[in-house]
Amino acid sequence: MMLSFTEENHLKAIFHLSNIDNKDVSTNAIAESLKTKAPSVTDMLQKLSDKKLVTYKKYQGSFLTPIGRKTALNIIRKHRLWEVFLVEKLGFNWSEVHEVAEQLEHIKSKKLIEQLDKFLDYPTKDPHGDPIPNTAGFIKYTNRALLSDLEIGEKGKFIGVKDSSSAFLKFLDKRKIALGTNIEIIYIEDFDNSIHIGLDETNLTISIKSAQNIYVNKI
Amino acid sequence: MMLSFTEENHLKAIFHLSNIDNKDVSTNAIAESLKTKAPSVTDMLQKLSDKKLVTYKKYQGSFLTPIGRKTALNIIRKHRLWEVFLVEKLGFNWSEVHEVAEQLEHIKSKKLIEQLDKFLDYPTKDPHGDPIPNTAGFIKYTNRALLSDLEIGEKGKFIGVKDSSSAFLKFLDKRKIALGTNIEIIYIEDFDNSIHIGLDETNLTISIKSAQNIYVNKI
DNA sequence: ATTAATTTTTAGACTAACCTAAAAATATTT
DNA sequence: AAATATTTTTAGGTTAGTCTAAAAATTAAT
Repeated sequence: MMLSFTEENHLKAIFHLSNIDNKDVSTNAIAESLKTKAPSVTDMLQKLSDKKLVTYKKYQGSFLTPIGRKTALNIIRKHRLWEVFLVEKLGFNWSEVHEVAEQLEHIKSKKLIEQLDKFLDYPTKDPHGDPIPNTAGFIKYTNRALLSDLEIGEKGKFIGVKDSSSAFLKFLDKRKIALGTNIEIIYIEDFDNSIHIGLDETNLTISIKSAQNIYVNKI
Repeated sequence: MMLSFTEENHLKAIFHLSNIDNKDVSTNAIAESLKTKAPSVTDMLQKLSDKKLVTYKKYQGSFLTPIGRKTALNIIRKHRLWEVFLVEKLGFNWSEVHEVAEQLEHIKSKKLIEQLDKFLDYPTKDPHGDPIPNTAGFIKYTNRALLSDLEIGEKGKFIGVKDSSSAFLKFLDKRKIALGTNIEIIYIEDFDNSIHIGLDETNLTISIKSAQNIYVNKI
């Protein structure tokens, strides 16, 4: 089935939003995520529902069907493979890739993605640590925890971000927190929950909000 | 200036058509080239004219302005760089790249193209032998001749095709006529102008039409 | 359990990119 | 040079994707 850019973007948004709590996604949430307005989303949901890509009951939100989910994962697969390409082959910084990958993910060519995957040597994660779905639309989440959920004294290895906005990624760059960095919780401030962390070489303090957007593997 | 896919495709079509004889391009010619209808083209010409990308007088055809020409060459630059990428890095055959490059050429990112160019080591020709314009929109045509213009006994090195349709490229593949192949005119048939040619290892006969679509450098 | 607030949908309009059919201009032929 | 043929434009309609304003449904609050 040939989908438009807009249709693909809606599927992707529904995937990401429903992935948070596995519940039906509200029209407004989709509109906000796509920087569009609710009536536009309502129209699109009706259309995607006709195409059997989402389940949709008026006023009750929407959810991806198995086919819709597979389609969304295929777009995400393309997005993440392109991100790997941009960083590993073209020397982009991880904070710059998203915008370009948003365009590249819509290119239609099966062979292109197969060959790109091979050229990149079948990567399993994108530059932000997010898993790359396979061709069948299967996605393997590693056993991960938010840094904010660790206790004092616990250690974790930084494996990915929840918020991959350019602003947050630059924030991490500035503090030399890169994928693979080991992070130890030294102390948590009672006052504002800010967290003193120890990195491989330095110590510093980050806000609770930052810690809630850093995924780690406990060590 | 942010142009739509359609606007970009019109500029490209006008460039290619006007390049043949350097004259104003007819509305019908553009429509045919883009597989669209004349009224659609008329609308677009008015629009591109408003944007100062083409000169357009009703019933008199259209021509690129200097800015329009530079814009077109930039799209062609992107198209050809992507073709090089597809063939050299992803193992595509030269007959398969056009369709995908038609999509990739519209991706908007200055850095992407700069880095791609670097990654490919600043190629000067695409897989069909066509020159790749530089960033400034300058295109350098090598001194080339059509195989059909050579005399009996003359030799040329195959450096590009005029018709880069998949059908013609596959035709050449089948006969092992690849870029760089040396071709000698052995004999021209009076009857139908078909041409006996000598390749590096074999001899064969091709039609005048084929010869009119093969560019060579005389040796 | 009503009322109030919020969310979502409907209704109707706009733009870009297409189309067909008819009119107008240009080009060709006799 | 008139008549005919061709090309191009105009006029008006369609679809996808967007929007605002108003109506309807749901959710929250008193």
